[in-house]
Amino acid sequence: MTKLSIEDLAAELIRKIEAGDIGNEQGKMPSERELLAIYPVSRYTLRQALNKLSKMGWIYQMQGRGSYIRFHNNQKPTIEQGDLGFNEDLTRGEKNIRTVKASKRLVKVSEALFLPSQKQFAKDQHFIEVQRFRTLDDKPYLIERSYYIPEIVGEISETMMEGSMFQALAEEKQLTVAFIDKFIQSKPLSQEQAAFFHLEEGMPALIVRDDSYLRNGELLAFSMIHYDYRMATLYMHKKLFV
Amino acid sequence: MTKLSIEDLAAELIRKIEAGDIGNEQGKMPSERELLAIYPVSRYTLRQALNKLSKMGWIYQMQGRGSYIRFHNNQKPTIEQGDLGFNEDLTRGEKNIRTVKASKRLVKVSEALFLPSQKQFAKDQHFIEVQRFRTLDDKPYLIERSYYIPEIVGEISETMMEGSMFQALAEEKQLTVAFIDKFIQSKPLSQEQAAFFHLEEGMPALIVRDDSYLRNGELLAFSMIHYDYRMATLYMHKKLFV
DNA sequence: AAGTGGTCTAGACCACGGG
DNA sequence: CCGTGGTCTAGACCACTTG
Repeated sequence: MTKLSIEDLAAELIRKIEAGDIGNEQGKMPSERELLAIYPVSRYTLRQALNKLSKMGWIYQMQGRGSYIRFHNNQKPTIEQGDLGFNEDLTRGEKNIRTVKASKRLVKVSEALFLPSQKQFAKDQHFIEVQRFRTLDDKPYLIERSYYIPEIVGEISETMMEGSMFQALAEEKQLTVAFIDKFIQSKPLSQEQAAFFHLEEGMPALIVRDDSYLRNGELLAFSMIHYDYRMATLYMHKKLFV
Repeated sequence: MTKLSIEDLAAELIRKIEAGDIGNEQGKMPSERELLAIYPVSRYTLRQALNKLSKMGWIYQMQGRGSYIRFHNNQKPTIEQGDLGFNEDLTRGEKNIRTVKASKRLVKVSEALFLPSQKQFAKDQHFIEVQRFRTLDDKPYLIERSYYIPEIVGEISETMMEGSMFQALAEEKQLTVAFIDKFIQSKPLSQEQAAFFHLEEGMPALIVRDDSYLRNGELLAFSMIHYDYRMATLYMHKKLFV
């Protein structure tokens, strides 16, 4: 129990909640005063950690009563393979996602099938277009089309295209995504898209459009993912009033 | 400029950003020290307000550089009528949503078409089922099916069913939603649903499933909304690392 | 009245970015 | 090096819930 930061404390509390090592039979957490007697942090640090937990949906806090664990007896929400956590939330567990087909090419602005909602580009701007067909547990799961800004990402190797692009960009090039604008829609599948999912043309797809930005506010990439509607559920916990 | 709270300060800053009354030509906000010289608050209060702005997507902050306004010259994201803000975010403006058809009845657990992801109910539990067909700018927009817990909401009047149910419940019965679990999917429309949208059976719908909870953690209602895929886009700003 | 979480202040030191 | 935002502490008072 040395040198607890907000992150550490939040992780520690989540660990205890998951293990059932904290809270009484009714799911009531120790009070803040009690927690402060356990963990050598200031109330500010504790409350930041608790706030993080409540934003993630692990607990809820009630003025005058205390903090309560959600899902203390019964299980966590039935998050299945294929479900997508939209906050850094209750979604856990490894996903067995693989890339079965990928292509990459340099395109001009005018050749992009869509553009980010904000940025204006010079006419001679180019993008690295990456298209990937990916499976979840060996079943067709998603089709992704992404455009990366070449001046920022540099070269994209074949190995990077196998797994998580953003994880690879973070590890290999210290390019960390700081915030994302997301647009969620549903549209009919084209014939080519439907073929990958073994569906018919015109059947639904769940579509997620992302514009990903670096810490310095620069656009890193923008993408569109079509999910097989039978396999994908986006999950979100929304805390109001904070 | 009297008695500024976090909420007040955040609102004030947003107002100034929208009016273009703050930030230099490059969209750089005054530094925290400078803002503290303007507003009579502690750094904690200021930073909570700034944090709120950055979670909403108004600004981004960069250690060592400063805070920057997004969309300072160009406009805000092209949020159109029908677009749904998923945080309390950049989405603004009035939506002209009307209920064109509504029905209400008391049903048993076994009659519900779906159930919340968590809660177990007694066999004799009843729900108030509300189904509403709603338009946006007089065009078919969504079909909503909600189940309210009668022991909590009491009576639901006809007038409540016209507008926002949660707003009515908050104003008339002091029932305030504190957090929501959301599940987003896409599925083919049934024939009846499709008819309302003037679409064909099997065409896509964007579906939002909500479980709404009160401050005390009690489930207030759960619902499912089918949106006309041509009109609905969910917008979300996601800030990482906080 | 007692105990809970919610808000706010004042101050310190740290980590990062850019001259 | 300086100025920036990021983290953390200690302490005070307020608002709400419950007995």
